[in-house]
Amino acid sequence: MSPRKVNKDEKRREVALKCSDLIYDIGMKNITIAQVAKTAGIGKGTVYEYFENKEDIIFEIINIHIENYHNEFLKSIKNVESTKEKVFHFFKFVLDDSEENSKHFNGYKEYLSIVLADENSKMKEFNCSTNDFFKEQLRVFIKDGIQKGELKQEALDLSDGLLTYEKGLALLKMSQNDYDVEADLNQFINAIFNLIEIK
Amino acid sequence: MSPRKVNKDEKRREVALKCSDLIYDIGMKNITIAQVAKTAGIGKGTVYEYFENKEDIIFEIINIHIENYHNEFLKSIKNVESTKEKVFHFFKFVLDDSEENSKHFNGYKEYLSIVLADENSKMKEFNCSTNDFFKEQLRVFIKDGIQKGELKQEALDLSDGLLTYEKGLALLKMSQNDYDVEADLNQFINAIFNLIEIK
DNA sequence: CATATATTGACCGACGGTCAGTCAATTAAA
DNA sequence: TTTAATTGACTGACCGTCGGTCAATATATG
Repeated sequence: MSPRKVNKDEKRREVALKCSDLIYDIGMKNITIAQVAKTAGIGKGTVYEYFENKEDIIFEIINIHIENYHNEFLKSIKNVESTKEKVFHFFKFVLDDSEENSKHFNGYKEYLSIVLADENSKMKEFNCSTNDFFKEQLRVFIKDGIQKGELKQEALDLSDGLLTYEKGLALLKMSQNDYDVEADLNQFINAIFNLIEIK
Repeated sequence: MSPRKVNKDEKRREVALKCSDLIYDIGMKNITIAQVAKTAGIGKGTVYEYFENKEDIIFEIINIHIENYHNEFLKSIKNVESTKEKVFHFFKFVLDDSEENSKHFNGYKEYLSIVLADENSKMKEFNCSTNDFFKEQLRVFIKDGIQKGELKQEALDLSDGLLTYEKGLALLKMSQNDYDVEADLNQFINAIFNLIEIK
């Protein structure tokens, strides 16, 4: 081993982070590898040392984001008591229009677009594991709620569907003009809880 | 005056139909305009006489499909009695794995991918109106069910959410390996109906 | 220890190939 | 003759590759 050895994973992450804003703003489709390279301060060829192709860049960005988001999420629900409130926390990603969250939501849109266009198995697998994480979280919420006597037993069967519903919200928000996420969400979740809560 | 005049809309539709199978099979990303032209039996330049760009082609295909699908849907529920069964008919598009339906589902995937990639206002508007159609249909179902004494009054508040849920199912099916649509759907819908049906 | 030589892999940008979209020329209907 | 319709050669943008450079380290030698 002679020349200095770079940590490939670390640098991959570093490059992805450096151009993430560019991607959030302009979108994958309008970005060029030349731009990415310039933004990251490296040569065009070097980009391909760390990424298989253009699409691989957004994959890294999403990976970083999800990792952070999982942690944030777990923290955010730590002190929350009611099941309903916990469920609303789960929907934060589609609901929150803060600049910070919009950036990530936009990134997710770019990512999804690519998953649908390319038949990328690695990405699909990643989706599975991410969804499994949240599916499990939701189940824990609901079970807790049932145990605490807040919710009826039948509530558990709705758990997985909530994740699916969240995906639907995300898709509608991404693919329609002025879609009112909050209205749809409030109506639906309130109606559901109205049915599963023990009064 | 007035030399030969082609019906632009008709020819646009004809060209789109001629290459729809190609697009279903290979996907928008892997198709070239040259291929499209050849398949439709016209010159490359002529394609641009009828379509603004590559993406515009899938838009036409989806338009045709949706128009047919609306009609099919209305027919299919004509003789259906129970609300639950009607609701399941609504989910046919995500559930049915017949070759015919898979083709259209695949087309919808290609279309969605492009809506997410380009910020295409015309397409977003189209989505709105399509969703409005089904949202209205669902509301009618549910209202009917309530009036017939099948369902509780609260069921109406769940109506819009069912459409959102369907979008989620579609997205999961498109973005995961071996996603079990039927399992998710059955569990969720049965649980919902368990809660809103009057016994 | 100091210096010369060898080796390695990070880094680069010129280049080839592909392809979307354009346009000047051509065809053909009225 | 006029004008709509059609066409494929052409252009320019951009992706991904490849041969080559260079700096850092290892090794050999005196």
